[in-house]
Amino acid sequence: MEESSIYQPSDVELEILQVLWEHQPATVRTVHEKISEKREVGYTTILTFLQRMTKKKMVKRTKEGKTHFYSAVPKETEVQQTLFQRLLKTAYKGSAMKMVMHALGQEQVDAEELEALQQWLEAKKKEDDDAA
Amino acid sequence: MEESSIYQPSDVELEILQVLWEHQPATVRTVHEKISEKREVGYTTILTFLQRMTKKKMVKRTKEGKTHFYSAVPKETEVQQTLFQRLLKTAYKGSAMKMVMHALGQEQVDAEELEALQQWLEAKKKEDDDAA
DNA sequence: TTTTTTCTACTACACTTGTAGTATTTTAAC
DNA sequence: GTTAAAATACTACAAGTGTAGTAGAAAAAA
Repeated sequence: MEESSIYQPSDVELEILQVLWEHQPATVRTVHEKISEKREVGYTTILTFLQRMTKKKMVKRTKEGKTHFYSAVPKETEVQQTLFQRLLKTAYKGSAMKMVMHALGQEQVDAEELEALQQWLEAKKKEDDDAA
Repeated sequence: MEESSIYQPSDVELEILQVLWEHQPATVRTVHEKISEKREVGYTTILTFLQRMTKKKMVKRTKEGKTHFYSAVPKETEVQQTLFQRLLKTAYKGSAMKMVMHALGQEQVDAEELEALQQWLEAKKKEDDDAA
């Protein structure tokens, strides 16, 4: 809204970006195939999206010889950041901790991961202390 | 999509729900005033949304005497859960830890909060151990 | 080089979102 | 009770999203 390059991909757009991030320059076909593994969708649907996204400068198209290749313009972390911030601000009124608690409350987080997190926290604490 | 009551409010819808969660049964006027504190928006815009949301069963309308009151149908945690899951799945490919790391990487998280989190983790670990 | 297959471009369309005006209907003020 | 103010219903509309068909261009197969 305010600045210039803030990427707020929609669901399908994100799906596509995800494929691109993993298979950097990809053809429509590749993207379509990848997405088809998860759900049914028409080839032209993906094509249309890639075209729209190109217009929006969300992906870049390059013609290597005969074939057209597409690649994501924003980096994955960039988009994560944007979407994350958005959720944080809207659903958790800006409290990262609330969100963390929520995340840790998930079933999927196992002991090992918790352990890793503790380690990480220790490290961060030291780091912060040193910086201060 | 699949089941029935899965609330995926849009931006403005969420804005409205947020107000409702804080001022349970509220009139259009109240909601409008609250939102107007943050940004400019027409009264009828809010009215329209509340009407649409009523149709979608996202809010419930009750006529108390002369005035119409609206209240949120889903609970705040429910919606947070939905949106959280969504982001988790799409942007972080399901890894809650990745997301936590991201959250903790934010500037807004201060030492005190980190401390609290460590405490919380300790507690959770014990709790999990006992359960096992 | 025809024919067949594959791509790309163009077009379409219904639904949602965000915004709000206008016309009524209610309610409150005189 | 008539008038002014407020609330609600109804209508509109542009932009964005998700989906895809079709026609025409390009490349591969025969």
